[in-house]
Amino acid sequence: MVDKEKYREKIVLSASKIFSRYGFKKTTMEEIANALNKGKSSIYYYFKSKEEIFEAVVDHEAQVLKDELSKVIKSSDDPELILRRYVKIRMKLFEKLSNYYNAIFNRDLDHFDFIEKQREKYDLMEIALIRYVLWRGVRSGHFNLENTGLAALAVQTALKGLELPLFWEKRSYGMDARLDAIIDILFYGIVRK
Amino acid sequence: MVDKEKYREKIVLSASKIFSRYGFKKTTMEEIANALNKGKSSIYYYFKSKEEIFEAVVDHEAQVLKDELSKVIKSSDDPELILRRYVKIRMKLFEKLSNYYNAIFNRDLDHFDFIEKQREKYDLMEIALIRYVLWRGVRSGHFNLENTGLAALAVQTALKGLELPLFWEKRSYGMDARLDAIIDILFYGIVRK
DNA sequence: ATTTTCTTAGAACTAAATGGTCGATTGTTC
DNA sequence: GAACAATCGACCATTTAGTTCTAAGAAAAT
Repeated sequence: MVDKEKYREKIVLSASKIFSRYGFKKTTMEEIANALNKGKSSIYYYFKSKEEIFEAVVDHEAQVLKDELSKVIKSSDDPELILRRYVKIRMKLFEKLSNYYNAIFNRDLDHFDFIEKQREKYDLMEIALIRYVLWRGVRSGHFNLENTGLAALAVQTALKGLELPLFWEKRSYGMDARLDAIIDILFYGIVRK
Repeated sequence: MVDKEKYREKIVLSASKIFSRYGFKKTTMEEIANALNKGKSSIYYYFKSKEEIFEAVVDHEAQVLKDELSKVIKSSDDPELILRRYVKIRMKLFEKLSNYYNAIFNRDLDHFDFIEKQREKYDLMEIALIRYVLWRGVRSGHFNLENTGLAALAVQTALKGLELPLFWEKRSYGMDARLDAIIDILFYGIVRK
């Protein structure tokens, strides 16, 4: 082909679908290869291992999320609304990602520290983003916070706590409404007046 | 427990969810057992093999479908409307079942003639049902058919032809509308006047 | 035309996973 | 305490799946 990097992207895009459907463990190299009409061993010309593909997929997903979030941040001037939209999008992503993680949390996190590293990277980005949203809220007088850095950390921690219900119960149907309720409770003390 | 048969049902219900999510091949006995907080070998006290569980699951699913279809048949007096609803429900089910079959059609139908047997049983029931719907349509003057048995066979064959698109393209979003269009074309010659 | 580099895939290897068996164990009923 | 119901851990045989290796077909360069 013209470009090796281009084909790597093609693999990532294709593998992403399979991973998100079946999770890391249940997805086989053969399936990834077949989806591209390639031989199983051919994939190794582009990626060193299954884990490397997975890593690239997660990276890609994080990028997509980042783009979506950027859009949300620019979508309004009301920080509370932004925060709500932010949480919704975040939860939507984690619903999608729940497969990835399900397959891994499923015990044997043995040598899966590479996931942790990935996670840390993502956490840092997220905290920065939340902090920015909070900071804008403070600046415009909507929020009432001393230390946005610490507050961002707190909010992010709380959001992480919300992930588990999403993982274990699949698609509870009142989820959207319930999410709103939780956000209400969670940020009650933040909104001025 | 009180009843062995009761527990078999419990297993079927639980396994059904896993099978429908991951398909036959990707579902492991250990997962089925874990979902019930049981040891893997305990399951073999109730079922002889993985295939036997799967068979029971499919049987159960067929029963659910049958019930739903019965409800549809009683839901209206307009046979054309009934037929439309029938097709919709049928497609909904097959979307759900596509995992089951995907995992099996995926080559090696080797000694999976037991699926074929299952399929035949289901086909017969379906043909009978369709025939009944057609017969009611004829009786009320909505349909114009010489031989409802043959017509039912034809309709069922056509419906089977519609399954494949559902298997290979996941959730095409225009599906509902497209389905309507197909039904229109398919039954055009049936409706009187 | 020939050499070299890029790309692919079948075969082979290896470690892990998985369906299934069996005997032991625990609990319950008579 | 014998007989039966239910569960489970250890174990086995086979298959699967990730990875490596090598040869070979295309394509590009010389």
